[in-house]
Amino acid sequence: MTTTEPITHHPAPITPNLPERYDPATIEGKWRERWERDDLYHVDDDAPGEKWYSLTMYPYPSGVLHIGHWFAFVAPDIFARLQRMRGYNVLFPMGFDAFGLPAENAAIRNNIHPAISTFGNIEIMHQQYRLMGAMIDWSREVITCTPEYYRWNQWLFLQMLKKGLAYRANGAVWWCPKDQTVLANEQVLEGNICERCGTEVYKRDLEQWYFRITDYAEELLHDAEKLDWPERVMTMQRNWIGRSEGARLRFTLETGDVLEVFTTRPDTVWGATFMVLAPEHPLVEKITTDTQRAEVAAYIEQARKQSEIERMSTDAARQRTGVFTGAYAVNPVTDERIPLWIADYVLMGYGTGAIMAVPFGDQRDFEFARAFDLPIRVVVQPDDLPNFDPETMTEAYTGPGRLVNSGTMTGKPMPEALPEVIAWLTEAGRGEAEVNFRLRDWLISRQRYWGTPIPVVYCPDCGLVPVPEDQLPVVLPLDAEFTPTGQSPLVTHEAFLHTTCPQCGGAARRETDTMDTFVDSSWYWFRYTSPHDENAPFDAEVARRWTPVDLYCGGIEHAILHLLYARFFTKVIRDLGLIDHGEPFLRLRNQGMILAEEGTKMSKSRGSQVGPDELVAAHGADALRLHLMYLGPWEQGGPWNSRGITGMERFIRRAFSLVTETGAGPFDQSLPDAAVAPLHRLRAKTIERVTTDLDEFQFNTMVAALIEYVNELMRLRETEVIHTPAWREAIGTLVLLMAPSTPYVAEELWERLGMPYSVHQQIWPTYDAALTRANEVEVVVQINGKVRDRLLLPVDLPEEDARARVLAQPKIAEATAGREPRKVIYVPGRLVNIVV
RNA sequence: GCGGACGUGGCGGAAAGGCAGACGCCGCGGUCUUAAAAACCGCUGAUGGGCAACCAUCGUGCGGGUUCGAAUCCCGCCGUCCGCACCA
Repeated sequence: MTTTEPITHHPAPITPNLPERYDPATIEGKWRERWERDDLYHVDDDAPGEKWYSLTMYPYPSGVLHIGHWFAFVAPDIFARLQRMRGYNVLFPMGFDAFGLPAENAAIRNNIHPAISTFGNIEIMHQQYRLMGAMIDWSREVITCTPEYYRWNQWLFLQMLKKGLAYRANGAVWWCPKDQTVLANEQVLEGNICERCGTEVYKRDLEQWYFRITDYAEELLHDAEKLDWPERVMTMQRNWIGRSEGARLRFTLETGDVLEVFTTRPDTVWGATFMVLAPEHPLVEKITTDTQRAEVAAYIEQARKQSEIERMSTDAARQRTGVFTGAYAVNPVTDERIPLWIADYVLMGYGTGAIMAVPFGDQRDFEFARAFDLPIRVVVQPDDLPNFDPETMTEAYTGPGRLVNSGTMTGKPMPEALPEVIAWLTEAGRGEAEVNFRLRDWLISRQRYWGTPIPVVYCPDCGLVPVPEDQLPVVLPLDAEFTPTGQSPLVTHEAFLHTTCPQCGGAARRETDTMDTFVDSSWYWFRYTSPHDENAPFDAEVARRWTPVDLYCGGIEHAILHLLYARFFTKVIRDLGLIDHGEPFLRLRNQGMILAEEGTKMSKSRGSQVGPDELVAAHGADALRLHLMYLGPWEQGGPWNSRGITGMERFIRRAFSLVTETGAGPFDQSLPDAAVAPLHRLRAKTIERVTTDLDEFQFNTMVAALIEYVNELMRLRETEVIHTPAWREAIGTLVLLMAPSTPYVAEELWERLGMPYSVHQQIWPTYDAALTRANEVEVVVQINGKVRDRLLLPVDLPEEDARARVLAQPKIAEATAGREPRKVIYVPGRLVNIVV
């Protein structure tokens, strides 16, 4: 059990004649209280300074914060504090993603109503964020399971319904038998596994609500290029959207039906010797001949089961299976009669669910043709290769070459002449150019309780009727039976279910499905800008000032789902006229994952989860913040280790005694410039290092720079510079540089220096760039690339002089042994390399 | 199978063509103490040599290359992790 009590502060024991010891519990308790009393982190829309919107992915309130939450949050907190000290008006809000399966499943497990457990968890998590010293303005908190928030989910849904962006459709959808609900494509993991509970899911035919995200496919793909996002996230989004250029071609069947296919290689249509339909294709039933019917039915049955049994291995997938339907189509360019097969390697969910099979140019079609002895026709021949022979080919050819056996197009070079071929096919009425996407529309209905009710009503007379906007919110009743049964729990809540039709006033039924939780998180950052607005999801004028988000931090696990949906919503909200931009997050940074000490994933069940509260009690929040940042590169993550934290405690103690023991002065000594120059230079270089490291999100080296600064100051402490004004400046700088990372002790030290409250409202230190360059520098002398000597040389010494100085060194003279250097390489301020 | 990232002391890591191992942890030695803790100081990649300050050689997964000079760039392997995986 973790403690959630605020750390109480005892008066520090005063030991006479001994320097005062650093006592985190006292310091942190004192300042936490003071900051809250003063509302130090209150964000004012109209405060001076350029705006900076730093957003961190809000957590699920399904438990308490573990060390991973701290790791994820401390870095953006440090950065937000830096931006504030740089003079930006910084918005750094926090809230809770409170609807959805994690909270609901936990509630069912513990037999507590999700509303109770959710708000209970939120209360605990509030205390934990306070402990961390996070720079959060809690007056802007957003909790998505409150009617004040989700009524705007409903409002946005109604706007999308009006624009045709929300629609109901029947189709094969993923069903999770454990969670008893449908899932979006994005929530189904490899091996047909439910993203939430790990159960194997399968397809069911159901009528569901969708958002037409595919309308924005092209824009989602292209706008991404302007963003400062990690390359791998961009790649994942690009792959998920899956844009392919090609053509839609029409084949006429002997039954008279027209079968459309999508292909990226319309130039190979002369080589289409058969066609394949997905087993679920709606035409299969109609075209299958009586003699083939039994065999086709058996295959479809087997294919349907396949998603329920263990996923096929790669090898097994290569075993091409399929069945002839008995039907034939006509190849539109050769007029040949070609057979129609069904096979599971053709997916209903991509393209048209049917393909023209060109065994010459597609490896899967090739394997299928070999397996079932179907004809292969050569249609491309490169000039510099021997002629292909269908009898002896071992794999499909996908490279460049000239079209052969291709009617009037024979001789055209590929892929250069592809547009010409498509133009010719279009002219001939065989099809037209098409861009196809892998992206499917977003299925948003869920047959679960803990979510936003979908605001529509079904009237026996008027049909589907949207709930009028002035009747929002449609409130989720708290007294419903929420254990999953496979139909939406709200069906059993009579008072909710039965209503009157907003149009005719007659008896009607409410929609009982709720919305996917990802709807909540698709626009929540807008709500932070005016969280209490009662007339709109957000005040458009205020939102225009704060958004888009300048920096978004969170886990890589949201690379597709949340980030794609959020981008889609932003474009929809733009098209509703509320904002002007179409991309929500200009800069994205992903933290790595903190693993358990053994290097495995932290898990509650194995007890390898590390709780931050005990660590704070033992070492202080400042030390824990530093330690997390010092573990390694933030964007990489790594195993937790509990030992290193003592090093951070030592560092803070050293800084503490350095400041308290030398910060009071007197600073009346004036020394020659040369005596204080090293101190000035040290200060300037440290500011430079800390600032650039923070800008590059290299928190581990930023901490190292702070430690080195203190180590150097400890050395200089023994010299007379400690009584110069420069020392006072250097000590003040130390406290300012520590402020973002160790907010508590920095505030304490700032006060002890007699400086005005608060250190967090000070200006980030600047430095004279000229000072970061020394006049004299130790230059390495190499002979044939090996270091043999080093000597102090002026930074800008001309090559001739450097060469003379170096060659005059006794060690070098000895090493070259009188041999005349063949070549001398001189890098001013760095090294001299003598090649003999 | 395809694509990407990574591989450095006992450990976490630093070094983005120029002194490999910054900084921290661990460990060892010392100061202070009756003692311990804390604190402070010093040492701490390997091998060999020297009483010693030090010197030499090797060393960034393996093999090659480019360069005066490579952890860093290029090519080929090996390994780890991640993403995608019948996308027509």
